[in-house]
Amino acid sequence: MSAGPLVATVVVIFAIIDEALQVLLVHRTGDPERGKWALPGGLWRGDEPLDRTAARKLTEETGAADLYLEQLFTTSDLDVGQPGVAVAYFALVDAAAVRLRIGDQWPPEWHRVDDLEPLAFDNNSVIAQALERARAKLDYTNIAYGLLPDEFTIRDLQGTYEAILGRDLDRRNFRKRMLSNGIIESTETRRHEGAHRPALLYRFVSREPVFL
Amino acid sequence: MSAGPLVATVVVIFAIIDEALQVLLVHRTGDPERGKWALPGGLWRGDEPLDRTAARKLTEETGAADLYLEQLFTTSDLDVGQPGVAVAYFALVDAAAVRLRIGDQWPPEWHRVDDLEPLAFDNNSVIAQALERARAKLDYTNIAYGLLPDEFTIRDLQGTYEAILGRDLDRRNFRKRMLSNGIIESTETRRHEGAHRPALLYRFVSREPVFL
DNA sequence: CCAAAAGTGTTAAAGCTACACCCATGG
DNA sequence: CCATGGGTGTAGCTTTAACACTTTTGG
Repeated sequence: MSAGPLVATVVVIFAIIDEALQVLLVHRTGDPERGKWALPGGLWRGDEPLDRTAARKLTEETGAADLYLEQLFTTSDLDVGQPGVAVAYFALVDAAAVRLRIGDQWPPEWHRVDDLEPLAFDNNSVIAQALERARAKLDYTNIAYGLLPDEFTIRDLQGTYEAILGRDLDRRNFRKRMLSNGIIESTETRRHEGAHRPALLYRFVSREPVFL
Repeated sequence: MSAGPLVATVVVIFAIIDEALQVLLVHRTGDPERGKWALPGGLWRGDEPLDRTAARKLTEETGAADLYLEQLFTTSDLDVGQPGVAVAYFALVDAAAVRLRIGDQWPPEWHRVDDLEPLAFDNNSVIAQALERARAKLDYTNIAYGLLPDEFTIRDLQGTYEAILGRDLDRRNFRKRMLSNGIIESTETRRHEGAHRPALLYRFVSREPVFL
């Protein structure tokens, strides 16, 4: 037992699944709020940088590394009966690259962001803020790279934008914007997928965060 | 002595003085980096919300309350030899309303942001990030209200924008934008100030943060 | 009447939105 | 040949940037 304040990290992990934006939740195994769905997180032990604790948590839950991870904010409203701060992060991962922990008593699960039950603590509001940040950043950064595999069609990319923004976009305008703002480039290959014209595949010019 | 991690707050306090953006610095009174200029801050004791600790620090240093205060980010790079996190904030205050602590051995001082010596820890980078955030928010919020008194001329407002952005703006376009975006409104009074046409005074429609 | 800052409009360029038709493929 | 999604261009509108002269005042 320590006399000092707690420092915890909490991670909002987003992925696109079934064409919808989903967030990864775990069951709380301890009190308070035991048994409720909650964001994954854990105590910071002080033996590594805070960002690495968050990145480690992300990898533990999803098996995926090297994706998009950004700090959101820090709050001292922990509701755990002792002083402490929680540092919230949000991450964007490619669902296809994720391997969830299985076999656990309480495996993590994906939940649609647009239809969330009340979660432990103020986790609903943390997710809302993560979503707001992600929406804003779509407009002026390339962060969507976190949600997509190396190669994708422009339609895949548009679906990703639509899932996050929660509204439909015009196909022609979307394509023009993406091709002119320089965040993606064409591979010269096509993907054949059904009884129709095959789509050109693209990749992100950079898989590091870039501002437009 | 506590065995747990430290939690500290650090505040970047900006004001416009001599038509330049300046930041409030204090002398470090303890090791490490004793005697160097540094951002004001202090330990969080866990008996109040984190934001209130930052707000209190702001008031202690400037005598001013109810201005603009926003959380920036949290880092664990403290360089103090024991584990801990620092939560950085930035604040915008009206220099005319500030009464600095005096009589202290090491009174706080305003320093021009565009000409800073190397400060303690990574404080230069914290200030740079605060400035970047403030610049971005000028474009789509009314946060400039924090830097100005209740009544001001459009020219005062433009000077504030220019000091933060670090570049000159076109007077006619600036005026048009400010009058059309709805963040300020005319008082019907004028300020007479020298051998020239008196300027109309304006006020902010809201002195709470508003997004455009 | 002069110096100094306040106040005011227009034009061109760029960017954004809305919108409809042809293309390539598999079955 | 047909159903399906991929791919393309244009016209109107809004927004932004550039730019110069007249007004009001104090001295």
